[in-house]
Amino acid sequence: MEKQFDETYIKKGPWSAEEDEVLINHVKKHGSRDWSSLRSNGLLPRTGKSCRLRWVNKLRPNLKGGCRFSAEEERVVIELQAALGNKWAKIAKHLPGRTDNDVKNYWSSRRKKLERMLQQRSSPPNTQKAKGKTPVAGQVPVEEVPACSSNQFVEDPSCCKYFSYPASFVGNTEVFNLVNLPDLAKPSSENLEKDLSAVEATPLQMLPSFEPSSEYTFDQFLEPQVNLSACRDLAAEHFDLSFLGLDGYNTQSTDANGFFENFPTDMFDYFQYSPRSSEQ
DNA sequence: AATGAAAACAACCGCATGTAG
DNA sequence: CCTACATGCGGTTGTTTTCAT
Repeated sequence: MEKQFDETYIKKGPWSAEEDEVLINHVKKHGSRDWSSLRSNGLLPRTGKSCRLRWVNKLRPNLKGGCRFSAEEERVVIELQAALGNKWAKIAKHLPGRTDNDVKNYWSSRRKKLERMLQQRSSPPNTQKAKGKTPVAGQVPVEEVPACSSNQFVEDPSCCKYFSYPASFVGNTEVFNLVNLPDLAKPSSENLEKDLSAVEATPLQMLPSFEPSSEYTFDQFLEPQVNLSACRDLAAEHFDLSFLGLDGYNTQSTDANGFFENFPTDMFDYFQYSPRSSEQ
């Protein structure tokens, strides 16, 4: 067989239609294996890895190319990621027509979106709107954070009414926001927008006792000042979380990302920035 | 219509694992 | 067993497309 290219040459970058055709023909003849022979036989100037990737991600039959993840697919990814972690290949096996790369890309986009939303919520509105000045995770200047009240958080027995989330995973900002659950109590479909627009997010400094780490539990975030199950029960009592599409929120041990990523992306669509009291 | 930001997509790299010789 | 090679996986980066202003 005559070589069609310099055997030291390795082509990278986008695949041409001709290359795809050669690859498809190879699979028809030999099956989806022996990827390296495409190069050693002089058929393609690509590495075996590159050939395999092209076949698996783009050329093999029954792929759902070019269509967005359905709500059901998103649900499956979210659930399986929570259960399995970043095992994209295993997750993809439960999604016909999707590849591990598809799942990985979807999750990456979702994660970036969440991070950006969190960052925006911990930044004042004028910063958010500054063109060309996208807030960078972990760079919330300390002086922009109003004096807070970690003591109040500790001492106020009503603190268990707060639904909190850690901002630390976007870069140890040492700031996290609290949303007062009673403000969101039982939003009806008619007044949902009105109720949620009244929510005030109060930036607070991290509890002195809190030590950021890659692994912690929601309990650790609140304990020992707050009984988590009481918090959850109270939340359920005052706040209908079903509109978030959740059966409940994860209170189990999780890593910093895992905690947040159990929430659907669109949950933040229901929240909007409210001016801090000092800005009103 | 132009522009910048965000989202989606494609492909590479390094590393781990499996396997044949 | 050891080694070399093939394969598969997950992380990352670069490019293209879509969306919003």
